[in-house]
Amino acid sequence: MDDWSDYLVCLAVAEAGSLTAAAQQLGVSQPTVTRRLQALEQRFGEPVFDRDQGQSRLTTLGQKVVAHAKRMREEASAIERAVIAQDQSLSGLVVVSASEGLGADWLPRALASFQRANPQIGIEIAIKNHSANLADREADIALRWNGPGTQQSLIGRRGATVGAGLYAAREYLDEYGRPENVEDLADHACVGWTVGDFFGWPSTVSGSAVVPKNISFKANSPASHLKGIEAGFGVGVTSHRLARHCDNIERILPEFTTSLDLWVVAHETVRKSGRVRAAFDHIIAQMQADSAYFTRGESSIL
Amino acid sequence: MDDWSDYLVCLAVAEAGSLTAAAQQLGVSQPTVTRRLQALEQRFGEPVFDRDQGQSRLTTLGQKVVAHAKRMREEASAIERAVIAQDQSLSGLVVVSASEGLGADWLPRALASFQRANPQIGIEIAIKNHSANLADREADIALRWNGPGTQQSLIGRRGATVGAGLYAAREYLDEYGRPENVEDLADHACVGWTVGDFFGWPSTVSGSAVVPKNISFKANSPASHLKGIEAGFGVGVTSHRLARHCDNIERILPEFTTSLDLWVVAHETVRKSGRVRAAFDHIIAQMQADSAYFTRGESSIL
DNA sequence: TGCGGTGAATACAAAAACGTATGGATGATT
DNA sequence: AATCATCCATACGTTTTTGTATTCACCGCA
Repeated sequence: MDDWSDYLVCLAVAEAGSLTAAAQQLGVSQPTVTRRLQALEQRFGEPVFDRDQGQSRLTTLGQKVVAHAKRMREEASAIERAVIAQDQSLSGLVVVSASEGLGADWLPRALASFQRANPQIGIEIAIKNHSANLADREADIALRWNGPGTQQSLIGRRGATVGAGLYAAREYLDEYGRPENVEDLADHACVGWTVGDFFGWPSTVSGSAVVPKNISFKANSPASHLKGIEAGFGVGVTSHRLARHCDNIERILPEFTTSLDLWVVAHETVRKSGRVRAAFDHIIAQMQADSAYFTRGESSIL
Repeated sequence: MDDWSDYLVCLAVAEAGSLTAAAQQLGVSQPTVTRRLQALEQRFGEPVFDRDQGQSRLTTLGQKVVAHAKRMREEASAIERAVIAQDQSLSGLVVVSASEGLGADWLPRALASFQRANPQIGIEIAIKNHSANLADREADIALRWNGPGTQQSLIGRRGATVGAGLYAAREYLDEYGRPENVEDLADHACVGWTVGDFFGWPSTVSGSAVVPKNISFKANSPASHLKGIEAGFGVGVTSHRLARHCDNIERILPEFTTSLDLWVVAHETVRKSGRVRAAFDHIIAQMQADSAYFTRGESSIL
């Protein structure tokens, strides 16, 4: 009768990449995963994983199993969400997902006051580089740089507008000169992104086209991107709130400003829950209260 | 880690109507079902079933759980089908679903020869009054009075055309007279159907409208419908193959004939399996070989 | 009102599953 | 080339889960 659970094990192994990793992800021991998989393969009479060479790769059959198991998990998560929505009490756990920067910086402080006001509600901050999958209940609430988007049954509210500008390290500017106007930018090295749609290098500033000479450094996270600017790789676009913490970088061409909207997103069913709704509303309120921090990087509130 | 299995238990209880019935349907003991449900409700912190009055009714939350669990089962069934499709060996079990009449009469004989030719393949005949849900793998192959229909991913072939005509009990005809022509039919009592779209009372015969005086008897299955005709309730439309077995009924107005197509349906994935495909093809072939039996009721082959 | 039947919860023994510890095999690293 | 690390399979003692048997509660029926 543990058929369905075996599918869950199978899915975990496929996603974790190894039986050992899947075991600790599931909260069971590695031999248990081994046995459950053996049971599954014995029931099927067909192997699900090829473990010829140490590493486990899915067989053709295994791929189908995993595909269906993923949908099973979505339904299972929907059940959990329904249970949470049912729960109107202001107690329990709320999982908030955010990217590195916000998760480590603003979010803990913002939620601390919430936790003091609602001691019965536990807070868990899940740092995810990718967007947390709210459908699979990786989190109850997610902070995102875009709205609910195409995904159905998600609700989102724009919480803050994060302002950004052009920055460069002081040493870099001392060596290569401070751009006086927009045209000068074309001669400078650019610090860019490998992935994601964070603050981008401006294509035009005040109507003039900007073509950076070269991209000297690329990062895949706001933190390392900022480190690249600090290290003097060149000029980059970063938020005022991050730049504020760096003493050795300097804003240039202050007439250039850009911004990105910060969204708070949750599943519509989960938001029916008393505690999730309370946390959601608190985050929104806190963001609005800290709007000066987000838009201009003013750290008076810290 | 048995979370998913608990949902299966919950679904079984909802569908079976009682913990005891669910237990034997799942192949476990009744206390196990009790405990699994308790575990589920403890995990939720909310009741799933109201068991105030002996009978178990779903709570609002329980209804949601069951709805999602049903979709989980569809995915789980899809996994099982994928495994069966993978299995190209001519051994294992094939479940064939049919309505009462065919399931008890023609089908066993038709599959007997198949079983002799393929001793490694076990045959199970599932008599279902409703159309077996092939998506949930209630059966591998189903005999139906209509094609695959709207359901996606089902494949069907028309196997036989079942002929039918107007019949009535000899005693009834002796008492109320044998209709000589179509117009006489309007004065006779009619044996009809409560549900389903089996052979219907003709609206027109040879161009003349037929309005039966009254419907004296309604049945919800071919067998009881025939019993109604045999009992002398009036004139009814039944298949020649069923009428052939009744000595005390008599065909009237032989110029009226109608027919219904008998389909053999299977899931496209399941049909990839060697044994299911073999059984499928055998049933089609046997139907075609027995076409005289289906269309005119000739029992030479019995 | 008493009685029989059905369905759900408890008690204890048996069985199954699990975890810790260990061994063997493969690939990476020094 | 040797060592180390990682990962999977096996062995054994323990925990957990399950099944059998029983009891309890409830509804229908006489």
